[in-house]
Amino acid sequence: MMQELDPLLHSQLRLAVMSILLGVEQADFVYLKEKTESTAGNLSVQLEKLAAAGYISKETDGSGAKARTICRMTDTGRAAMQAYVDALKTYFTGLNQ
Amino acid sequence: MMQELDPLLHSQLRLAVMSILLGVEQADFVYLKEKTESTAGNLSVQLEKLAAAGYISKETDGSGAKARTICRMTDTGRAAMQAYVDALKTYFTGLNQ
DNA sequence: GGAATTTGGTTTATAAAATAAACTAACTAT
DNA sequence: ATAGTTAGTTTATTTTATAAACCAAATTCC
Repeated sequence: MMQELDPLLHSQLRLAVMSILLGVEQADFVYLKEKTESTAGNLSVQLEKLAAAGYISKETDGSGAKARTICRMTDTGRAAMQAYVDALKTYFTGLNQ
Repeated sequence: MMQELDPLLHSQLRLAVMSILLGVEQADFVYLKEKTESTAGNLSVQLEKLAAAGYISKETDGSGAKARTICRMTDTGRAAMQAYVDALKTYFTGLNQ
């Protein structure tokens, strides 16, 4: 049977965020926004979903123009990414991988 | 920069259909429906999108209860899948692949 | 032979997701 | 003090996915 692909990760923007957080210790909102070329609104919503699922942690210091939101991948998130990759691989047998 | 993931392929059901068609010469509607555990309505819509993009060919013989819709992957579709995999891989550096 | 069922779909309506637009709160320079 | 900028959030709109309803032809069962 076809393997289920974690719907939380199977989204262009959320996957991009998770991908970035795989490679760095932490990343702030502005950095993620630039790297993913997303709008602030969309990013805000998707980060909140990832945080709600426990895939990332998200801490905000300050408010207004001084606000800084810092995101980190959690162990849960890393495991979910690994599971997602493993599931994906089953979709591409017979293709150059 | 993050690579764009072909939105037509970045859908659970359409990707599953394409994945199945990678492995077989052809597949009919009922087979795809069973393998993907999708509803007929959803499958009908998504097959139409893949066909409209030229990623699969879709030919229907007969009508009513005797209708048989047969799908095949096109060269365009295969190339799109390859590009999709290549783009995806860039998302997972630092993970067991 | 003619209702009731089944089969293989398509169309239309609804729910969920992504995106954009509008807004808030605080700072900065004029 | 007011105009503009920055870092976000909230709300509204658009797009996408899914489910429900439907249709046409074949089949089953009296």
